[in-house]
Parts: sequence; structure tokens; C-alpha cells
Amino acid sequence: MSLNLKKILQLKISEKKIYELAGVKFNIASPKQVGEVLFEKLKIPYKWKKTSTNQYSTDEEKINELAEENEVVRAILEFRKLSKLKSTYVDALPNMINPKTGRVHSSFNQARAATGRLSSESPNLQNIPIKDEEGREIRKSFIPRDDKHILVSADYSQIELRLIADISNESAMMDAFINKLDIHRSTAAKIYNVPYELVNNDQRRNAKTVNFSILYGAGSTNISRQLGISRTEAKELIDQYFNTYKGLKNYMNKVVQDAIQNGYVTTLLGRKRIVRDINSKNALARTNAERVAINTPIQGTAADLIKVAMINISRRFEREKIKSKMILQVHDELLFDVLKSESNNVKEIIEYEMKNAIPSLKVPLEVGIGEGMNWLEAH
DNA sequence: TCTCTCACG
DNA sequence: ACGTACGTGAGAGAC
Repeated sequence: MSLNLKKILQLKISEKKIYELAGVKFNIASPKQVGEVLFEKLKIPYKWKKTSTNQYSTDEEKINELAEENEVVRAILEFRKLSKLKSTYVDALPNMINPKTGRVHSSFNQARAATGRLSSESPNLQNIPIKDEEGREIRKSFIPRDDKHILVSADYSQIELRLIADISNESAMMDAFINKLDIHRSTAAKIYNVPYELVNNDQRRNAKTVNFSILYGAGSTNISRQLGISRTEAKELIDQYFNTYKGLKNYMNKVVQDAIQNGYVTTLLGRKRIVRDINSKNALARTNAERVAINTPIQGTAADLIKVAMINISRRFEREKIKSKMILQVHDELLFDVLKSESNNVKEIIEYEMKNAIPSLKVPLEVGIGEGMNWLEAH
């Protein structure tokens, strides 16, 4: 991790400005104090539910809309973003470098996530920043072992949508994947009833949100909130969606029925997750369980798939005396430290084994492969 | 030790 | 009338 990055972050974190704007010195890292400053001292109207401990909620999603009009809020959110990067990554990761190997060695939990995913801890290398510009700098710090090596990243494209299409036998969605269409554009064309080529950015973005919402089993309330439209409009959109993808509606009904009947749901490869509250009289607990029943076979099958791919890649590497190493898994991505002379061969092996981990799939899988001198470049 | 917030897929 | 997105781990503050 470059010392540079640390200094740059330090400089950008400006507490003084916040104190001036707020007219008071306080601990910006304390959500309690932030709430009191914003909603009591500065008397910004508070219109949300308080937290379980009766405090003002100040998370980004809530106060983002206040940021437009309030410079203090903007500055606090900026402070939060930068101090998160500093404390969790820039300050912490260098301390976790093993003195013998000069590398960070994460631990992967194989039996912790309820869906069958791996999880990573000490440090967690599955949540290294990538979305924001400042965060991407951190990803650049992950580099190959030496100049004879490169990093190769291989990630599944739209894996969960492909799997829900396959598992639910949703032919319209499968056709879109078979024809290599942009799935969100294709979805937008269908739910807004416009030609594929004429889908506009808003329509595509909305369709994307709905596609992801479906994977989580979300209802109209949440979709309306996500899209910033009324619940009635959201309901119409969802009706259009399920009219387009009838197989998905059937799947969701069926999997919830399965859970009610058996008390558990399963992935395509037979992993089982018990769904406790599926018959609960408490509506909140029950609808939570329904979303779990809908999402688990999808997220879990994706987890099974990449695990099979990892095993097969490992076997091929052994059998073919490959010196390159698989070094990280991030749910739909595998990262490799690749000997340059092996690069072409290794990339072929990775792509083949990832695409063919479950030969019985009806939907084609796509794998994007990139290489570079750091993790950001490889992605 | 719990809560809140936020980083990722 | 009301209300929730699925799965994780970590740092800092509060208690």
C-alpha cells in the first residue's frame, strides 16, 4: 500500500470545514452526535423512523437527499466515505502483511454463509473497494508477485439472472441470453413495450433495478422506493415484468410452496437451507422467510457453480503442472497470479472450466477475462 | 458486546 | 395502515 495514498486521504479528510459549517466541534465518527447536530442543533426536519435504540438514523441512504441543500451533510458524507477507506483499508491492510511471505493471507470460511457462499475474513478481501474513484486506488495496490507474473481476473457475467432463468425455465429470459442480448435492455424493451434499439437510459436503469429486485424477492414498496416512483406505478411495472417473464412468477410461487411443504429449499446441486419462519404467524418474519426461499436457490446455485469451477481449475493446474496460482474468490470472480509464459493456456483453462462447471445448464454462461499489473487493471 | 454505518457481490 | 430489499465482515462509538 503506497504511503502516498495514505497522505492523500489524510489531506482530503477535512474536519475543520464540518466544525465551521456546523458551528460546533463534535465527533463526526459518532452517528449519535451527527444526529444531534443535524436534527437538534441545526434543526433540519427529521422525517424517518428512529433506530432501535431511539437514535436519529444518519446513514447515507437517508441523509443523501438532505445533501443537495446542506453543505454540512455533504461534508459529513464525504468525511464518512474517506475515513471508511482510511480505517478499513489504507491503515489496516499493511498491518496484515505476513512478514515471512510479504503478502496478506485471508481466511475463507466454507461453512458460514447460509446460502453456501464463501466468506473472507482477517482481512476480508471480498469487499475491497471498486465503485468510487478514491476506492479504486486501493484496488490498484493489489499486484502480482513479481514482474514475471500478471494478475488475471475472470468473472461470470449476470450469473444470478442466468441461473434464475435456467432454474425457472423462463424461456423469454433464456432466449435473451442465448441471443447474447443486453439483459437489462432486453427486459426494458419488453416491460415498456418499445423496440430493443430504442430503449432509453432511464428505461434500462429501471429494468435493471427490477431484475435485481426480483432476485431478492422484493415487492412493490421497495421497488417504488428504489426507483423513486409511486407504489401504483411500481405495481404496474411488476405486472408487466411478470407478464413478460411468466416462468419467474411460477418459480417464485413454487419455491415458496416447497419451503412451506418441506421446511427447506435447495440449490440446483442439492445444497439445503432450512427456512424457519416460512409458516410464521408474524407477517414480517414470514415475508422475510419468503424472500430467503426465493433468493437462496439462486445465490446458492451460483456459489455451488463457482466452487465446482474452482475444484476443476485446481485439478487441471495440478495435472498440467501449471505454476500459476488461484489466489482469490469474490463470489462471481476468480483472481489468479499468472506466470506470463503460461498466460494464454491458463486463461483458456479458466474460461472453459468456469463455463462448463455444470454441464446440464440450458442457459449459456459468459465469462469475462482481463489481465493487468494490478487488480483494478485486470478487472 | 451491541449498534450503526458502509465496503463488496 | 404499515412496512422489507439477498448474502457477508470490519471499524468506531456507546454502554
